[in-house]
Amino acid sequence: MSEEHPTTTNPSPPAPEPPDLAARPARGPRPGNGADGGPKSERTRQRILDAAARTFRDKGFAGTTLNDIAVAARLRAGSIYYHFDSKERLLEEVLDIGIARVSAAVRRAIEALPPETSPSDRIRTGIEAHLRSLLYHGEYTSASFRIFGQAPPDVRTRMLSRRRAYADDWRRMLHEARAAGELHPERDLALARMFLFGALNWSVEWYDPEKGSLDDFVREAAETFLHGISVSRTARASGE
Amino acid sequence: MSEEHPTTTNPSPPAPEPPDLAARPARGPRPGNGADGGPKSERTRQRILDAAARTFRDKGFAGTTLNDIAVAARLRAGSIYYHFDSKERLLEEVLDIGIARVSAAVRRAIEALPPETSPSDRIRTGIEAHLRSLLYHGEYTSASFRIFGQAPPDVRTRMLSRRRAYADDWRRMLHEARAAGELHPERDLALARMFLFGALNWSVEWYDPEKGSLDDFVREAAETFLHGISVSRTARASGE
DNA sequence: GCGGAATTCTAGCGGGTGTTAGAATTTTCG
DNA sequence: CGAAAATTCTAACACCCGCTAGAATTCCGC
Repeated sequence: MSEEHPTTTNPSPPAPEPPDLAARPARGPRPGNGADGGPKSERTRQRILDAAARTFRDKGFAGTTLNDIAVAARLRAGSIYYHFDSKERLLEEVLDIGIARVSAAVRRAIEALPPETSPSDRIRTGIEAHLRSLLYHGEYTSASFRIFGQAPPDVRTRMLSRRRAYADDWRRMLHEARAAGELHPERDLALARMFLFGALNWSVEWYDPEKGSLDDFVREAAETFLHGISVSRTARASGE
Repeated sequence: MSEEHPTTTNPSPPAPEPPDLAARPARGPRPGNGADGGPKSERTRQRILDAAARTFRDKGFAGTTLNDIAVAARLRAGSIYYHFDSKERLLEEVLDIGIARVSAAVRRAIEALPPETSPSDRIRTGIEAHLRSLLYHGEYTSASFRIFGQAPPDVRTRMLSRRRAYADDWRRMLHEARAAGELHPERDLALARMFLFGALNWSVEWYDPEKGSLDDFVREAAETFLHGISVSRTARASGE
């Protein structure tokens, strides 16, 4: 079903490496402008990307029309192809930017902490940074997590390495916290990490900024994940 | 965009009440068969529903073609319309069945507990039942949670009452546990409930039944939600 | 096995899709 | 200014979508 799409007129595309987000479209030669890339067209490209992120987030990938994006970006559908090779590529770049932003936000927040910060306080900070970048002006970030599951298989696999890198950051943080004796030794950290991602990313579907401050919200999220909802730890062996 | 769909040939359809899942298609008169509904055609209807649930789950609503469903159900796309009024209605019924099954599974599991069971053990059981119905043969249940966000607005609003009813079950359980003094008094239970749903439902995207037993998995999920990952509760006022 | 109802299929309509070629326009800069 | 390059638009192509009418077929009680 997907193999009958005629491959676009690409003369030599057998490069299996990830485009790495720095690859420009480079459809035609650059302007005489000495620096790197035409600054005039770059803004249109950004407008298209912004429109795509919002529309993808709101209507899903298959549910979004190139015309939807074009209207939101104030041009015609055909013009998009001057800046992007295909709808899939557009999606890919939106997803890529989203993950990169969350990842960078979390990393930056943690590196800004004083070196003596405890591992579990690092986790707390990471949770808060992740949520903030998701919920505050997070058109790319929320799109990235909301529609990742709808992406075509090849896009998804190409995106996997980036996601894995971000997951690794969290894996590391959790294991350091356990090594410091701050986490319960019986908890499965791989599972806990997935639960955490699910809980946090799902918030883009229901969080309402008008119903309480974002600060309280992110703090509460971190607290709930670290300590749970129970008042004590006595009821451990309830199973049998 | 949605108001230009010509209403199907329904003689008297101005009934705004929810179809309630018991409403049969009743396109033509029933067979002479005395009982309720032709048992022969009912199986085809089921095949279509099963195929729709799987396909919707895998490819999303907009990404699913009626032909995709028809192929999976071993008939032609046009024949679907003998059993269902539209693609939207098909989606609606899949979503409906999914929520109903999870809801019923959780309720059944909790009612099977001995009456003296503590509120937090009820929560534990609820979490485990929710996860089981999601992950074990959960074509409808997982579809229901995965594609709810992609449903057309009118379908989504019509579905909201059912979801609210299920959420109420959880709200009740959590508040009873707090009233019994088993939950930390400072936790925001509304937020906690949303975190819980996010964490649990996200598992359909990554859970791999070959990497450990389902029993261990659901137990670990409940434990993590109730007690968190931290080893102690000392670092409470870390914020300021 | 006949006859009528129940079910499925065929064929197509009207419209919208992603995508492209080439003309028209705007920008850039000597 | 004027020419060349960069950008956008127009118009269309080929295809697939959800959906429907009516013919063809299957089912089932008599």
